[in-house]
Amino acid sequence: MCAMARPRKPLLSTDRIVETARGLVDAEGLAAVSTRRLAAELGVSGPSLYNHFRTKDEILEAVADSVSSRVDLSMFEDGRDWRTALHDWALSYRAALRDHPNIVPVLARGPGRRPAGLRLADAVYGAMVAAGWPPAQATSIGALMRYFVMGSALGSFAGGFVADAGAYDPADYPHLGQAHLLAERQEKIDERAFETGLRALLDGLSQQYEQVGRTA
Amino acid sequence: MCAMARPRKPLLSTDRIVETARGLVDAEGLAAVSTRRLAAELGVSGPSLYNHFRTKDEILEAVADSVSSRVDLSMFEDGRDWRTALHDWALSYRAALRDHPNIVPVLARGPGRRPAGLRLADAVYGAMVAAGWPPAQATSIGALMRYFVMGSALGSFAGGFVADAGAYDPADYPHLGQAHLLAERQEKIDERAFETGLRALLDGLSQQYEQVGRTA
DNA sequence: AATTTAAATGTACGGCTTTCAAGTGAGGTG
DNA sequence: CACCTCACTTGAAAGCCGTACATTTAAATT
Repeated sequence: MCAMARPRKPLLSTDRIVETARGLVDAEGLAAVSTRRLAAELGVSGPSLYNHFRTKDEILEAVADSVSSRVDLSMFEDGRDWRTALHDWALSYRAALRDHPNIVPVLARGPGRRPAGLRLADAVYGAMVAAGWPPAQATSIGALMRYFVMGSALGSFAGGFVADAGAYDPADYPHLGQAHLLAERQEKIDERAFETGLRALLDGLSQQYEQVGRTA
Repeated sequence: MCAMARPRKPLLSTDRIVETARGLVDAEGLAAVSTRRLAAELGVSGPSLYNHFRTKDEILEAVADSVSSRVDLSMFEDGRDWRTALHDWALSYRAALRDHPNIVPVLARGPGRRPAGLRLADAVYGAMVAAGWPPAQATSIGALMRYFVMGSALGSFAGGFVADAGAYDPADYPHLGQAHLLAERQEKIDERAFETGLRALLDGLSQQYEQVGRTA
């Protein structure tokens, strides 16, 4: 008796599930997302989710895509030069991942069939080709930018170190005497490293671009 | 009765566990490593592992560290110039991860307290400082190289695409007409992108190095 | 009105990590 | 030698997990 049946208004919607899942991932990490826990957060019983998604992984993919979709791609539309477009895009890309770092491992599995991820790849590739890069190089640029941004978002470099002085014995690690300070200034250090790397990457690509132009 | 007792020679050792776990991760992926499965592979019963490691995660960390320890660091010892040393190191680093791609997500969580990971960070930082880079820049270089190598190893860029033609509707993704070809030539494409990015990175850093030298 | 479909549920299965007491041999101490 | 204390493995079990399934009821469709 009294088994809850179909309600007058659906309790769940794919959007509500994705939003709640994203909130849970952001607040407590990927590991905290179990179907039962997510369902509880939605005021619903575990298996109910399977009326809207075929598998838990599909939910996480949807969350990942919803993050991808927040990356700004407008800089590729007008005829801005490729270098500044790439720069601005990288900043927007990284910012999106930094806002939701816990979902990055899912994102890192590749664009797959996620529409927003594919739009991303499409936009970059198209813009580089339009700017005069040979197709193969344009592909490489899309890939290597992805490497760099994903790598920078996947795990903090500075945050990987332990905060207490004396954690790193000078006998074992002669140059890590100040490494315990990294953990404190984590964000600043990661951001500076990202900016340094991005600039180096773009400088280097500019050099290659000039060479390509000369031989063509 | 007949409960197996302490054997004449220990059936398990931390080394044997780590080696078997690494084999399992390489052959069947992270998801295939369950305590029971790993124990079975070792000819032993599940909970026995807990006599040698406090948690499953500790086992995976040990596997990750054993991979880190295979990265060549010898190029930082003699006085080779920082650029070629960095280049060779990046290749060795990437090669190590490519040999054991399935453990990369664990590695990517940061050096933490893993000794081999820390030796890595120590060597790069020390070499850059010795080459004349200011300490803050040396830190950035260690971080950004990590971003790039990890990102490139974490998930194939090309492999993220689907192999069948017609998978990407030109109406949705105007520039991905050939994208289904990426999956076939995955390795080549990823390798070329890595090389292009590495060269750009080093070219860009060389430019910055000259500027640092001039102002000093 | 009859039928199909949608949405939520309770139950259950098999797997997971980890804890625990119990059993037994190894190795050191008297 | 007897004795004790560990070291090592074990089976059982607790408490999670993802998900398949049949069931119930309301909405949607015919």
